[in-house]
Order: sequence, then C-alpha cells, then structure tokens
Amino acid sequence: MLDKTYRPGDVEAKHYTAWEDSGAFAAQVDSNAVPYTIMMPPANVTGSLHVGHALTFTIQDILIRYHRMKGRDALWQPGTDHAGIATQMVVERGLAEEGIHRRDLGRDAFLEKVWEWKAHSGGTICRQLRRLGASPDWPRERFTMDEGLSAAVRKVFVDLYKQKLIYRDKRLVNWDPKLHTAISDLEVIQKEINGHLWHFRYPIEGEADRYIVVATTRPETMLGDTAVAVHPEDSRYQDLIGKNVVLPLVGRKIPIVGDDYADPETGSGAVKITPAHDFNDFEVGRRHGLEMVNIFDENAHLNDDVPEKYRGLERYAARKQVVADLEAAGLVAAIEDHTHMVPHGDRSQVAIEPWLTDQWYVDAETLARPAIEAVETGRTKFVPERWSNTYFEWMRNIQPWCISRQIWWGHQIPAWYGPDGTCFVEYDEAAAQAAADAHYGKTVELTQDNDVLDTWFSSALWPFSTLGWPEDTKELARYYPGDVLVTGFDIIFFWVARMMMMGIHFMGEVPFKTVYIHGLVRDAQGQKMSKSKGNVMDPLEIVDRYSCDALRFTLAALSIPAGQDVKLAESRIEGYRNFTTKLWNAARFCEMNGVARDAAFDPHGAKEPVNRWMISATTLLAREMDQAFAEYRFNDAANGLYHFIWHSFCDWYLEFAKPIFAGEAEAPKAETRATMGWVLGQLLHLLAPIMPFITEELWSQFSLPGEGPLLTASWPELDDGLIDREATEEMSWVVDLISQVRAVRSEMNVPAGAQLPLILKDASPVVRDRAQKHQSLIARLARVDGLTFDDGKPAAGSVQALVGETTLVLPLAEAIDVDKERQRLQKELDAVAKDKEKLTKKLANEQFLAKAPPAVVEEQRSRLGEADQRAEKLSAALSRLTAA
RNA sequence: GGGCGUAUAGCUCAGCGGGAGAGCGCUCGCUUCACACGCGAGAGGUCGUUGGUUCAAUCCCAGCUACGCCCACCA
Repeated sequence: MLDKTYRPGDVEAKHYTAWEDSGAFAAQVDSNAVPYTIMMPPANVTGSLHVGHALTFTIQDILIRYHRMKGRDALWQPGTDHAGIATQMVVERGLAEEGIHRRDLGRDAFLEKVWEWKAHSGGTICRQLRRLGASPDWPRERFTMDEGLSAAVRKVFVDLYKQKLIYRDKRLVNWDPKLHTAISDLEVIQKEINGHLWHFRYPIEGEADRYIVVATTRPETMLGDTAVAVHPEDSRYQDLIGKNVVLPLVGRKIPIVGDDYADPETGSGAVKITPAHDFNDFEVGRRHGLEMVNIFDENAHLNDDVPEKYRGLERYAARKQVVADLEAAGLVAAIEDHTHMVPHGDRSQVAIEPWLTDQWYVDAETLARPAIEAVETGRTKFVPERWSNTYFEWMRNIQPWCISRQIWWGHQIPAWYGPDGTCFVEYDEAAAQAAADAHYGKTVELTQDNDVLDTWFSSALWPFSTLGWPEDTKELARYYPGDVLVTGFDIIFFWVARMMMMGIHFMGEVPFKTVYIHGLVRDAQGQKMSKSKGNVMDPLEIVDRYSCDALRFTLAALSIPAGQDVKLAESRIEGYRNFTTKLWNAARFCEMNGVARDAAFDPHGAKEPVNRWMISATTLLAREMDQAFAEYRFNDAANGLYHFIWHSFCDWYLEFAKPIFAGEAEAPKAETRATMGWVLGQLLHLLAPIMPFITEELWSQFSLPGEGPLLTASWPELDDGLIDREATEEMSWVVDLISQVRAVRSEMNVPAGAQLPLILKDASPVVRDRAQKHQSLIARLARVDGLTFDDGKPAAGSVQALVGETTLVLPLAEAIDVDKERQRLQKELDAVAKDKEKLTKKLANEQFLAKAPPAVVEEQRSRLGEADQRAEKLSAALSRLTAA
C-alpha cells in the first residue's frame, strides 16, 4: 500500500543505498554491450556541492541513467582533483590559525598535513553527490594525485620534454606576489580600477630645459625604466631618437628608441619602457637589446636595484614616494583620473606583477594544431555548436602554457639538477640518477626541481589516466574515447581544450565525441550567486525541502538546448515538487482501483478506443523522449513528461477511467486496468532518468516478482503498431466535446453540481456513434444527464456551442441571459470571421497559389472550409437565439 | 578594441518561414469518492526598433537600441 503522502527523505536514502550496494552503477568491462562513457569533471577536493554542480551532475546522471536503460554499458567515471593552489590555501589558513607557517614545517611535513586534511575533509563533494542521486561507478573513483595518475603525469611530462614540447625558459610571467607563484594567463582576471595617469617629464641628456613627456599608470616602475620609445616616424621626435634621457630619481642614462609600439596618437606619443615589468615593454626591450632591470622581489617590494631610499618599499608605497619625489623635482607634467584594467590573480585577488623568472612551459601551439583540426572535422562536436567558435578563437591564438608553480601541493616536476645545474628530466629519481651518472661519469648528488605542476596539467590527462594509462588496460581500450563531456563554458579553455590536446597527442584520438556545454546557474533575477550577495541556494537544502527529484526535474526543465544561463526560481522547484505529489496520487488512484501490471497484457490487443488512445499517446511520448535525449534537449524531455503525466494521463485518462471502474460505462474494467497498469509502468520508465527516486519507489509497488529495479530496467521500445490515429481522433473529439460543455457551463454560471441535458444537432452518423459509445464518460466529466439527437430548432433558453461540425445544445433550466449568450456567440463569430478574411485573402492571391507548396495551399483551403462552416453554424445559432 | 549571446503574456522562459505557447502569478467557480502541492473555466502579447529577402516574416538577412557575457599588452 502506498502511503497517503510521499516521503522523499526516507525513500531517497533507502533506494540510493540499495542501488549502490547492488553494484548496479558499475561499468561492465566484460559485457558485449556498447559502452557509453562520461568522464565526470573531477571536483575540487576542497569543494562542497553548489547548484552549479547540481546542474552539471544532474545532466550527466540523466544521460547515464537513460543510456544504462537503453542497454549500453554505462561508465560514469568519478573522481576528485587535488586543486593545487586552492587546497594549499585551505590548509595554510588552518595552520595560520595555530600561528604556523608552512615554512616552519618544511615541505615534507606540510605535505603530510595536506594529506591528513584530504583524508578527513576532502571529497565532501562525493558524499554530497549521492544525495543528488548521482550514479557513477564509485569503486572506480580516482584522485589526480593517486599513484597511477601521478605516474601518468610523470610520463606525459617526460615524453613531452623529450619531444621538445615542454621546455624551460626565462621570460616574464604573471607573478602572484601574495601566493609567491607564477600563474598561467587563464588564472589572471582583469579588474577595472579607478586610478590615475601620471605624466612625467624626463630630461634630455645634454640639453638643458628640454624634456620628453611620458605617461604611466604605474609610476613606481619608472625606477626600472631602461628606455623611452617613440614612433620611428613621429615628426616631433626625429631628432631625439638615438639620444638619451637621464632617468629622474635614478640618474641612469637610458636611450630614446624608435619603435612601432609607440602610438603617436596616444598621449605625448612617447612611452617609457620597463622591460622587466611589462609584457609589451619586454618585447620592445628584446627588439632593442635593452637592459632588463628587475626592481621587485617576490613580494613585489622594491629590491636593491633601485636607489637606496626606495629599497624595501611595498609597490604602492613606492608609487606614492616616486610621485612625491618627482613632484618635488618639478617633473610631474599632469595627473589625470584614469580607469583601466589591472590584472589580478584569480585565487589571491591581488594585482599580479609581470616578473622575470625561470619557468616550465608547454608548447601549446604545436599541441593545439591537431586539436583544432579535430573540431573542424567534427570528430569532436560542441553542443551548442557556437561554442566551437570560442574554442577556435582561443586555440588559434594560444600562448605557451606556463605549467610550473612555486607551491608545494601538487605533482613535483620530474626534473633533477646536477651540481653544475645540468637538468635531467626522467620518469623517476632512479632514472635521473642513472642519466646523471652517465653524464658526469661518476655518481653525483641531484636535487629535484622544487616546483609543482599546474593542477590543470593532471586534469588534462583525466580521460585516459583514470582508465589506467600508460598501462595497456581493458578499460582504456573499451572506454576511450568517451561519448560526451558535460561542462560549463567557463572551463572550455582550462580543461576541455587541454584534454583535447593531451588526448590526441597521447592516445591518437579525441577524448570525447561531444562536448555538451550548459549554462551557469543564477538566481531568479539572473544574478550570479555569491556569498556576499546572500543569494546562494544550497542544493542540499533544496533536496531536504522539496526532494531530490524536484530539484533534478527543475534543472532539467531549465536546461534549454541553446545553453543559456539557468535562472533558478524557488517557485519552479515548488511546482515540480507538486508534480511528484501529483504522480504519487495518480499511482495511489491506480492502486485503489485494482490497477496492476499484467505480464500477459499485450497493448497491441487493446480494443477500447480510450485505451488504444492512451497507449498510442504513450508510444509517441517515448519517441519524444528518445529524440530529446539524443539532442540534449532536457527541457523538452521534462516538459513533455510533465504535460503528459499531468494533463493527458491524470486529467483525462484517469477521469475517463472513473466511470469505467464504477461500472457506469460499457468499457471492460479488466482491459482498462491492464492498460492503465501498462501505461503507468511505461511512464515510470520514461521518467526514471530525471526522477529516479519516486519512480523507483512506485516501481517497487507495481513491478512484478523478478522484474528488478527500475535503475537497470530496459527503456521502452514501442513499435509503430501501437500508434492509433483513429482512436486518437475519436477521443480528441470526446475531449473537445467535454471541454465545450464545461466552458459553456462556466461562462453561463451553471452551478457546478447541476446536471444538464445535452442535445446534439446536425450530428453525422459517425458522431452519433461516438457520442453514444462514450456517453457515460461525457456524462461524468461534463455533468450531463441524458444525451439526445435533435436537428430541429432548439428550445428557448438553450445555449449553443460547436464541436467540429456538430452543434451542442444545452437547454438551461432557468432563463438564460440572452444578451450574455449573444455576446458569447458573437465573440466567437468575430474571431472566426477574422480568420476567414485572412484565409480568403490569401487564397485569392495568385502569387500564393502559384508559388506556395501545394500542401500549404490545400491546408489553407481546408482551414477556410472549416471556418466557413463554423461561421455559418455560429450565425445560425445567433439567429435562433434572437428568434427565440 | 575584437567576439558571442539575449530582447515573445505581469514574472521566468520555450518555440517557429504558412493557425501566438508553457510554468508561476492573476480573475471567476468548485469540500466532484487519487491529489487544495488539488479540480474546472478564463483574462492577458502591435513577438525591442528600422529596413530588406519572400507568394508569405515573431521566425531568415542587415542596420539600430538596450542588456548580459567572453577575449584583449595599449602608455
């Protein structure tokens, strides 16, 4: 017996445990089934579940559950990412509370702390994922710093190094002065800052009272200037090119060079050049062989290469001092307010400093070439397609990828240095030692590179490292490449592009055939959710309040194929919670009326139109689901199910069944019960990928012995023989009739309980037959007692309406408001007349007749015919009304 | 500076070269024996703007306006 109300909390826990314990989430490596693979984006170990995760994992779980039911060997590979900087920051913060700095512990002891932290607080997200109903192959869970995955990282590094696709270089990097590490271009975010533009006068050497004016947003960097650039053809400065200026405050003589970089239109046309602290200036410096004066230490404090009074100053303090000193010297020409973009570290949120250091780089340009080609040729497709443009744009302009980080938590770079600095890049220390010994001809002491790799380096290998690469495993052969990667657009560059590069390079094939890009989840007003705005919705709270199924269904219903952002409104979730209740009660209705699934029931053999109609509609719904899932149209799938279950199944079919079950109708109860059981069973299957819990619970009540859980059930494959146009047309007519009667009753304020007689005028034999056959259904649903046929003039006080070619006449017991009735009919007539006019005009247009497809012309003709008929009948009804 | 997206009912959004849709909200009526998280009936839109293509445009194309996002080294 089903409880009166659905209790999602108990049900969710019960079924999830049963599913997981049964091992049914597991991929079947040895089966004959065609594999279906989704690589779960490894969540940060530091993370906890937010609604963005809920969206992406729900979509993946829907796809996995659907394909599992379709008979595919589904592998959903779960895992977590070590999230280098993020995790290190979390642990450092914890240590700071105890007054400890990681330096105090030393590298090994610190890393031990991180592993300890990971053991007890890491991976929260995987536990939370279970509350979402996610069904990945948990025993295959991987971590990017597992032994196996670390081995993959070392092999990739060594191979790329030997192929000269990884190299070490000294160049400007984005230096984070707070975290004391280099970061990649992608980890830099631009922030608009209200600052100033300072115009300084630099004295020309040997020419008293002659100056060149340069402007800067960063006065402190002038201490590192090693040139002033002007455009080579700038007429104002022709005589100055080749001369020197005396750098104020420093006294260094620096050249004035001609370089295209200087834009004559901007400012004075002259620009100061600080090659060690600006990416553009670095290039100018290279072109002119300029000196690089590095003026900062790792904290972005001034170092000893600046005049003594500035040494040790923090960069913004130095800025003030430099400006003050230049002002005192009368060298400030102007100060303007100036808004500009300043690069910041995405983790530390401090302004990054271009800084000259040795770092490791991946030759991304070379790796990108085949990855671009793979998308161009369609071996990997983006859905929606437009995201491939974003991918191309970035990949075609890709810069060397800085992969070394000056932190401790991560994969330490497999490079060892000999006493003279010779670098040995090898798979492990023993190999490096052997190489070094051979190189030096004796045993030497090696020191490993201190740096670790960018977290995304290991994530890039995820599609094959998790399957056992570089070992030649069965999994690798079977599940690579994956079918679809599901993710948000925000990590196309960070992750998708890099998986493409690494996958193609090391596996010889793309890592996934489709990339489905969904939107970001925002609040109901479209605002980004953030703690500071206080508009964050916790998915687990939603699950507690509305049920997991309601959340999943909402996310599916909001996932439109165009991949727009998802605005999550609580009212929507509430509505879909109501939907689960509706389904629950429908199932209770079935149970109360002796509806059961019957293994012997063959839907092809159903006789009653009402049953054949529902079987047909269910078949069409199943087709619709297949199409929706194939095209990643989750909203269509959700809306189709919602509308069918609520409106077709509950509003009409269950209502039609009431008189049948009550014995008022001729239709056999047995066939209707069996059909209803069959339909309910199909619906539970179709709904299961999106709403796994309530469907499993209901299935446990309606499944037959030996059928097993819905989780592993087979997806409905319904043949064309079940589609029944005749029954559909017949029942649609009955539905229309009932709707018309209800509308008239409502508009004429007929008391809800009152029974009315119904007369059909001008009914064809077919219509008469239908009306008689379904009399009891009409009686019950439209509250009609007594159906007669009479083509004569309706009695006074009758109300009329149209259903197809037939006029309904409802004699009302009390005197009707004739004016009101006239208005009602006139309104309808006006609408029809308007329609008629449009169609007539169209059909009178020779161009239309000549050029439009015949089918369209025919359709318009038949519509005009119908409109004519309706207009005629309505006019007749109106004149009868006036006459009476 | 480049690129992308969006503009349809009060709100949130689907849709589509030939008859304007959903959910929520709103109005009216219902203790109808599965469900008030419900049932029934309604009201409500010149589909942002201007032009073009077409027999036909809410839909395709171009411009404009507004909003949002991404990328970018301009002093």
